[in-house]
Amino acid sequence: MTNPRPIEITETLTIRDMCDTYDVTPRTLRFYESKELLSPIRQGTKRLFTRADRARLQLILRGKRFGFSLEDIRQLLDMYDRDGSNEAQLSRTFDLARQRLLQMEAQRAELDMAIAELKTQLTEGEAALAAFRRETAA
Amino acid sequence: MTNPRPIEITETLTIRDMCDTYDVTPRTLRFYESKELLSPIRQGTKRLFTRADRARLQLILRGKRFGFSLEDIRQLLDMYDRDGSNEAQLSRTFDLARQRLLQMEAQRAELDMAIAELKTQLTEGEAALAAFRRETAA
DNA sequence: CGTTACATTTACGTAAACGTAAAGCAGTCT
DNA sequence: AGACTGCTTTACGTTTACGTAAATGTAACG
Repeated sequence: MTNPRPIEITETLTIRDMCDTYDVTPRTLRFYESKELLSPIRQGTKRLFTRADRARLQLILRGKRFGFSLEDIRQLLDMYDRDGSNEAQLSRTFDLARQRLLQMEAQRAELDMAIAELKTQLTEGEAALAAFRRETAA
Repeated sequence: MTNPRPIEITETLTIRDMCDTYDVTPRTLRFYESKELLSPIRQGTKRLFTRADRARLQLILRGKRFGFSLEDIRQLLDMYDRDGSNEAQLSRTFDLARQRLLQMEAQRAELDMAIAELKTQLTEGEAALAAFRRETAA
């Protein structure tokens, strides 16, 4: 019963641990690092992800769910790195979030309309197909 | 009172007419032609869009609203060109449409969750900011 | 004939989010 | 020692749906 990877001793995660934990690929983590969204410790050629990296990754993933671009996310993260508790910064962040919320709601409205239209088309088309079948069946 | 562009005589539309009618750019129409989604008559170097082109473009735009890729749309259009009234083809089309509808509904569910989450974050964050302001104000 | 107004072509650029190939090193198993 | 495994790097490729720039063409107006 050996423990080949003593994760809890180092307090850092390897790239593989990160992938398993957050369900992303190594490629993704390296990509985020290249985009300066993450900055894991480099031990020689390997990466060690700290608690901070994990927090940032969670924010990144959340931002993505909200549809922010990686560039938006990078700017937001940078803002917080420089001045996490500045009221003006916070206000700006909320403005961005509110804008994004409006976009998302607009997108939802469009999607609803498209769904409704597609449903209509389907219903009509299926009725026509059924009629066609009745004609042909005879 | 001259009629500079007797559209109705030719029964075809110029690229500009098409753009105005369907709110697309010339680039888009040429792009669709290059992708074999449209095939306007070529008079020398100019394009003349027939009734059929207009019908196809409407289908293209509708397909796009439904989130079909251009490649999907091209295949659907080709199917109909070859065999527009084949029952099997129609069935397959409806299958695709139903699949797409499921995707769209899933997408809407995700979007709804993201909207809800973002709203929560906003509300919480704004409350925190307000509290911060009350502290600082004193 | 000259200008104006479009039209066309080719070719390169864009954005997002990675994928993939090629090749090298480090540690481990045999 | 040699192989195997897994990690690393760099660099180029992919997809979608066009945008943009530059150079050229052509038709009609006056």
